[in-house]
Amino acid sequence: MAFWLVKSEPSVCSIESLKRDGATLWDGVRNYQARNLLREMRKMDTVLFYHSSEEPVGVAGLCEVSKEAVPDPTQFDSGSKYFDPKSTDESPRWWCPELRFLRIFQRFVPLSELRKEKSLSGMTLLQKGSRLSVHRVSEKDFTKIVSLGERS
DNA sequence: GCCAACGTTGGC
DNA sequence: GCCAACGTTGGC
Repeated sequence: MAFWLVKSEPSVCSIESLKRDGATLWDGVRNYQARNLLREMRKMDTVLFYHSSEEPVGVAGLCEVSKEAVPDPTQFDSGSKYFDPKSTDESPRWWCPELRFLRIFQRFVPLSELRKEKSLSGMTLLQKGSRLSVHRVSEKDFTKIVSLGERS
């Protein structure tokens, strides 16, 4: 059982829209490092859902891996902004798991609060210049962040 | 295989 | 909207 964090712009897919939809293919990721992490996700792994780009930025809730990575259909769709002419059916470049909604935190955990927690300072998310949209998270850091979000 | 130019991400 | 920090591309 592994733990992850994915970033999403709420205007594209917020935790509320994931709740409404139940589950969604995590498509459109076009970064090799992020793709490699997406392919390592296993069914039932737990994922912190992070809102980026719009204030407030931070961890909004939890989802889980409901399907392991399949070829991202948008890479074959010439009408999609994620279309990749170099992808073929035989060797797709981009892969996406399916994520299923679990819950919205009682308390939104802002990035500023994560930065204040000394025990979290090793997280790749918090490292300077980090722009990756998918991160592996240690069980210790995961438990800490959940305790911040679920504390009453 | 280097690296300059360009594009993108994402916090602020 | 700015811009620092990255990632990718493509000429050589």
